[in-house]
Parts: sequence; structure tokens; C-alpha cells
Amino acid sequence: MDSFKVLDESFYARSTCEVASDLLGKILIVNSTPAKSVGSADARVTMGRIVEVEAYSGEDPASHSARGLTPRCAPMFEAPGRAYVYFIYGMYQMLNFVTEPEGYPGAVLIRAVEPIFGHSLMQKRRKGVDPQNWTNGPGRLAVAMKILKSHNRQPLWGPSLFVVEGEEKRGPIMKSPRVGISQATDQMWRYFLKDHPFVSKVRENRLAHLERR
DNA sequence: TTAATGATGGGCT
DNA sequence: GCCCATCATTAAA
Repeated sequence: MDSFKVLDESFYARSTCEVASDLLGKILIVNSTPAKSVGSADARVTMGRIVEVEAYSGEDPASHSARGLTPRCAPMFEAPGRAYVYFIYGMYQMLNFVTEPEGYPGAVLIRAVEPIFGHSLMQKRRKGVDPQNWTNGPGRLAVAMKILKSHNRQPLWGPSLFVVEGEEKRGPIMKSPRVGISQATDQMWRYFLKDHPFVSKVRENRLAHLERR
């Protein structure tokens, strides 16, 4: 059986678009177990397979880093392999992974995952919502997996957040313009697994296969 | 089916 | 004061 290898800093210290497409198929693990309950039966862990992401970096006008280093986007300039979590629209947390060598800003927005563990916890957090819609959007997955402001700057090799290699099989990768932005809409920096049921529903006109290296 | 809108608050010019 | 890397709900067709 494959060891579920935890991705280390070197995985993230590359160009943002490369990291973004390579993240598809990887497993995100969120450990929300209260310190008191560690080692007990009251563990609160959710896992999701990453199926949709977007790349933001450097001077890209759609990126928070476009106007330089500010208090909010500072993590984008810091060491790769940490979470960049920010609050938007008055109610949602967005989960990003910091990319690029330290000093150059970059991050990958996690837009959708497929639930693979912790379904009962997700059901509780997404009460009344159809399972198909638990995690098929950045705000939705943040609720289902309980992403909090406190996750900002947390490393992606634990103890709260982990990203590990998934199984070998991974369908074709598609790319399209990014969602919900008004600048640089011609850039195809949204990546997702073709025909995956948990990819967020968006109206697509421009869409293409990713040419893989 | 698709389109429009309100919720709700922090960041930044 | 305006702008959001959104989503659930309501209205329209």
C-alpha cells in the first residue's frame, strides 16, 4: 500500500501555476480536534480530495499581491507551504496555499474538494445542504472543513493542516479563466479535474485541456 | 431553467 | 465609501 506521503516545503516552492495543477488529486486533511481531546475518541478530522484550484501570484492584477505587501496578504510573501486564509464578503474564509520561494508572492486558492473522510462532521456543519454541495466552492469547503482565521500561516505538514499525496489515478486536467474576478480574465489560471462532480458549477465558454509539460 | 439580489464585514484608496 | 478570489434565496421566464 502506498504511504500517504506528506508534501514538504519544496513542493510549494515552485511557480504558482505548476503547484496549482500538481495539487489536483492531493488530499487535504483538517484536524480540528480540541487540544483536550487529542488521543481520545473525540477526534475531529475531515479529509477532501482537491479537485479545483486557482493560481494567484506576483503582479497579476487579480492577486492580492498586485498592490504590494499589505497586512492582509503578507503571508503570500512569506515561506511557502503555509496556509493563507482571508475573510471575504462578510462571511466566508478562503483557504489558499502559499507558493513560490520566500520573498516572491504567490498562493493557490482551493476552490473545491471531494469529501473522503469525516462526512458526519461535514453534514453537521453544512446542515440542510445536499451532500453534492458540501464542498464544491471555496466558501462552502471552508465551512464544511471548519477553516478558521487561526489557520492563517499554519504549515501544511501539521499539526492542524496536512496535504498528502493521493492515489495514482487522476483524470485529465482542464483549465479556464478564474471565477469571480474582474481583472486578467483572459488568463487561464483555474485548474480542475475534468467532469469531476465536485467541481464548482460555473458558466464556461472558454475552456481547454492543460498541456502537460 | 436562469437571472437578480441580499447578507454581512474587513481591507484598502 | 467602494470593492470584493461567495453563496443561499428569491424572482422571473
